[in-house]
Amino acid sequence: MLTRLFSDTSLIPEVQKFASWTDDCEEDISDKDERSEKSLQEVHTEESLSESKEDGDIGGEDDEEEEEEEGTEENEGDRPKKRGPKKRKMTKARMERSKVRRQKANARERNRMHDLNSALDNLRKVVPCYSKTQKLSKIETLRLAKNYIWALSEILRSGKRPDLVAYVQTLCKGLSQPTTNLVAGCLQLNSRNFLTEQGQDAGRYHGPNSSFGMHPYTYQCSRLSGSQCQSSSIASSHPLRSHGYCATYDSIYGNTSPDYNSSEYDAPLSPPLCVNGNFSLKQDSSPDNDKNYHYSMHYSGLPGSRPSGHSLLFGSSGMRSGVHSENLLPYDMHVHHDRAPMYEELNAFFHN
DNA sequence: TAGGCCATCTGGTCCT
DNA sequence: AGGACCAGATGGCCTA
Repeated sequence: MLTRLFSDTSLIPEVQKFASWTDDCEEDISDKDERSEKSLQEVHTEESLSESKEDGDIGGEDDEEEEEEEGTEENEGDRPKKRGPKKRKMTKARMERSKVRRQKANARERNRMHDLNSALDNLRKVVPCYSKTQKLSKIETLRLAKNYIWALSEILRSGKRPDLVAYVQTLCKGLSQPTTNLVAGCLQLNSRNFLTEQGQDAGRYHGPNSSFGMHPYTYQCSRLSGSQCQSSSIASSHPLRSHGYCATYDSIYGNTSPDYNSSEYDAPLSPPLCVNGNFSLKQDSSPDNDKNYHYSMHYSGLPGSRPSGHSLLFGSSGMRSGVHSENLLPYDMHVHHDRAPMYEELNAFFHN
């Protein structure tokens, strides 16, 4: 449904991705219904067996007891009648039946919670910070999702790119400190930098097209490997590096990785963001790998141009040169030659 | 060990 | 009556 809503909006691929995810979820839920029904059927068959057994053996006994109850009531005719439903004796059979009902209800409740959890898992995959190995908590997932929707709405509304710092700040509103660090880390932003930048506006470029204060960013993005993103830059000193988090920002401006839909990527529904996979420990950091696996995003209106003044190396090259990540913004100047046409299109859009 | 998070059970309420 | 939904209780697991 949302896909249709955004279909004519050539605005932001990520928004469309998000919309299509919600559609996927609708399908997912109907799939789940079938599965839940199946698992419930197992309970049902067990229960119907026990119930039919009960009806056959104990049921008769139960009827007898009901008659017995009525009989006793007739005998107490002169006593004032109690209002409300008659309290029936808890016979063995009734206890059994109530136990079965309870088991059924428990099974339903379990299924319901499982559905809820898998919906949350799906949500985790599309918010800007996803890891199979260390999941965001439920509450943090919901908060982040809310912020994410808000941020996307803002982008849609303004039709312009936000400043990365503002974007991360929006995403992290109301999140716990660990999650904030996580998201910032995912976005390759040093959390301390972005938190202390509040109000300082450090390192921003307020260009004529700027809605939040634009920065002629160039963004380095490494290829995702398995469930983890590739190691580089800030990640080397980031405590979250080992958790395999991947994150999102530049997907708003284009898919920087060719493998988002491949089975290698463990979050196929994730927004096509690879703000650089920081956290892989597997990746061989040979120069060849650098060459092959670095995908970068050019955020400047001038493709290939180097941002003046505050261009900062924040890729593996920065790492090699031993620059401490805390003093850097996570942007690099690499532009993958294959991607250049796409960047031009995107830049054209954002500078219309 | 305390605190956070989670799964599960349970009883209550509302709706069909 | 039965199912969906909800919230409280409880116990397990993990981490700082």
